[in-house]
Amino acid sequence: MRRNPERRQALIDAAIEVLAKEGARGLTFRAVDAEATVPPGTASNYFANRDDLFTQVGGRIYERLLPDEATIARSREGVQDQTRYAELMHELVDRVSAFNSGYLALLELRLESTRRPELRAVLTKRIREDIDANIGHHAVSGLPGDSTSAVLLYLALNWLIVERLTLPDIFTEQEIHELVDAAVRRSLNA
Amino acid sequence: MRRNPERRQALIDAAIEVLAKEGARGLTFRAVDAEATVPPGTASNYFANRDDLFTQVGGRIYERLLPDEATIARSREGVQDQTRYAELMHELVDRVSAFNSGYLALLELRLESTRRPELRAVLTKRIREDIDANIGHHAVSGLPGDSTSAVLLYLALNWLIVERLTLPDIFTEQEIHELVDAAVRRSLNA
DNA sequence: AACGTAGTACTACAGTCGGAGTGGTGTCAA
DNA sequence: TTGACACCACTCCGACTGTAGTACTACGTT
Repeated sequence: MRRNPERRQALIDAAIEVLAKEGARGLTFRAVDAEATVPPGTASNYFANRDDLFTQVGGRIYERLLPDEATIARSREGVQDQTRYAELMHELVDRVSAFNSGYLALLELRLESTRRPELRAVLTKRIREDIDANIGHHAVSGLPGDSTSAVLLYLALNWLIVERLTLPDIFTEQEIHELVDAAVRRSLNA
Repeated sequence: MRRNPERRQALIDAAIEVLAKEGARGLTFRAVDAEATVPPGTASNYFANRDDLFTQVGGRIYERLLPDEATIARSREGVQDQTRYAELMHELVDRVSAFNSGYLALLELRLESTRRPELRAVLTKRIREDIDANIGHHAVSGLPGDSTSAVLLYLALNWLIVERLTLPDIFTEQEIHELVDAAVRRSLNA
């Protein structure tokens, strides 16, 4: 098991691209090697087996989908009212949609996790943490709404992103924009 | 190209199971043969190639996820108020969750459609029709809310089902029940 | 400065697996 | 008798895993 951390990260990032492009079943050592443009056989040295590869990707991908420090800091600025909330949600949807392959890869991992208990455990932990963090962040932010509104938004926006990324002709960009607004507005009404 | 319609349907239904169990890349002629317990080579006679197989499954799967006549008829009975609406949505979530493999297969197809334009066209058409039918049905039903609430519900409930089917430990059954209620209640508040 | 060593990169290969496609034969009904 | 379909067998092909072996590089030692 090789230990060069940069190389390992590069391989995992390559694996994310492969997942998005080829699907879960297409995530093979060879495909990762090719995507990362390293000699064939390299991935074999960094991951014990395919299961291990899936698990490591599952651990890493979530980090890349989360906002960075700067974005979080920026989100705390200004009046924290409903308009601001909508603004933040637009940013969120755009940020996640922009890392297209990351989100698609995460979907592939979700589906694959129905077949791989270890992966399921990793994803469950990460996502549960993320939801709780969202709720916690929301609680201290001064934004309107309760924890239920945060979860409902999480639900609606996730599927909106799925729709946008997998079947882009279902909703127009305009409709997506309006749906985000409506989702914020209505989820706040207890 | 063989033309026995029962056999073709049986093969497509088998393909749906394969999709759910093995993922999109696992959907091979041989796997379909095995799942349908027909002799190997049979699927080759019914589908020109894999692309054709995907497209035919994409056309059929949606029929199987839609409610049958009896369910639709029943949905029109009684007072069409908010309580009734919530009841219908619980039924919907349970019905779709119950056809577990169908929903997972549809997700696999969505992801696969990012790689297969023909499949994407079929799915886009079907799903657009379904959303419009939902809105139309909602409009004439006398249920409270506008078309936006119907779409928001569609979004939230879809992801709720994804969550339940792919990572069942994220939300408890109790939480899911409450989230459906909350989604109905809040989506109605314009 | 020369040498040795450890860790990593690269290459090659052997073995295995699974699937596509097709053609031939059997069977049944019109 | 003929046509359509079911069943079966076989060949060709491509891809992947896992590993063993070699080359390289950096660093520490003397």
